[in-house]
Amino acid sequence: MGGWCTVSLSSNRNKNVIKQAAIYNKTILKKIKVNKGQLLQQKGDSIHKVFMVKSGLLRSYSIDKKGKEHIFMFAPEGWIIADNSLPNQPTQLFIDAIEDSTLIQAEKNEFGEHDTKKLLKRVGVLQNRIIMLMSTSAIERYEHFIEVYAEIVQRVPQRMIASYLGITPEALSTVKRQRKHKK
Amino acid sequence: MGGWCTVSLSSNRNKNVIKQAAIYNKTILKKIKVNKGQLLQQKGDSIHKVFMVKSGLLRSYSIDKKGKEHIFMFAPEGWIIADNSLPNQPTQLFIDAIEDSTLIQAEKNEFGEHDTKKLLKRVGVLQNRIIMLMSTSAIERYEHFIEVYAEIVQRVPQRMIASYLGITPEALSTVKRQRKHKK
DNA sequence: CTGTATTCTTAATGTACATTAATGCATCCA
DNA sequence: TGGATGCATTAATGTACATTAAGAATACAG
Repeated sequence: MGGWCTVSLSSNRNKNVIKQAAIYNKTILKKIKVNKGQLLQQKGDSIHKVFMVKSGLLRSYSIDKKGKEHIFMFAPEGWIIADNSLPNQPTQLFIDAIEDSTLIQAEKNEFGEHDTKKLLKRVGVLQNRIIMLMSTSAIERYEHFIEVYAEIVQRVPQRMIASYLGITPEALSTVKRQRKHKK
Repeated sequence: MGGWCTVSLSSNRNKNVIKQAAIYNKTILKKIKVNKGQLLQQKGDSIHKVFMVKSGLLRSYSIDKKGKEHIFMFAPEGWIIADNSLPNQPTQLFIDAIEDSTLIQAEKNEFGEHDTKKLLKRVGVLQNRIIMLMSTSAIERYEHFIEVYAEIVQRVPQRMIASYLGITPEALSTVKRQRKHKK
């Protein structure tokens, strides 16, 4: 089964604060603290990092050829976030911190032995997202989002919610106004 | 490691032709033949079936509240197709055969021990799909599709390609016309 | 083969959402 | 403290794609 083996390290090139490093089943894990706005991974990085959020809030997003951001997912406490591009491809996503956060970072997706269960859940979430994007309107996606991710709604700026929903902040404003008038 | 144990069965309620059944790592596998157009799974089914395509072509799709189909994925030879909704939810997808096909059916996602690798690939494919849906135009999605799924393009009607891309057949026609004129 | 149904295409019109632009608000920090 | 900066909202206009409708091509059953 393997176990934990703490190791002390002094620095890394990302200027993150390393509190502790450990080896667990051949995977190097680092506990790091990041500030709001700090970038953790860039599109094109060859190393596929994986972050487990202990506290705070991260997001992953792509940037299209017009320079526009599209949020792929949010990761609050307890979530794992990573760019799961296909192995032969370079990473496509950026990952950064929306709030000051503490994380555990690995270099591969090997957080213990719950992989399969967690991966299945992730596949389910992504399937849902695709179905929503293809078959529902902006207003329906918004209602679904505030219902399922109520906690996150309070913590991120409107423009990021819009970006996650696949619409502009302006369109989100009108969606919200319509909802208010309906009630 | 486990092994194969063939068992003969006589019928099932879906009128599929069962050629062989086997027990592999506690999962019951059935080899079945289906005809073009045959439905294999309906939205709302409580049993989450998994199909491994030996020959032919399957698709999974959702139907929105207006009755419109949205193709979630195609599965040609060698692919595994299933509704991976979250465990607590009922299935959301329909699965049917686009061509006469032979399949191996399981009742859970346990095709041997390569789960993790295959799941990661699936997560990668879905991630890609979401990024495409959010940040590219219909024409770009079409170009990507015919490049990556060249083999499938030849085998499915246009309206299904449109459905996969998230547009109408009419819009796909104009996309194709624009491409022709550009060259 | 022949009629019927289904699919594909083209064109006219409609609509959801994007873009642009202007205004009010909050945050920041020199 | 006050000006700069970024964010949310509103309104006017633009555009990608949907809808509707009709005709042409293809598949399909009797």
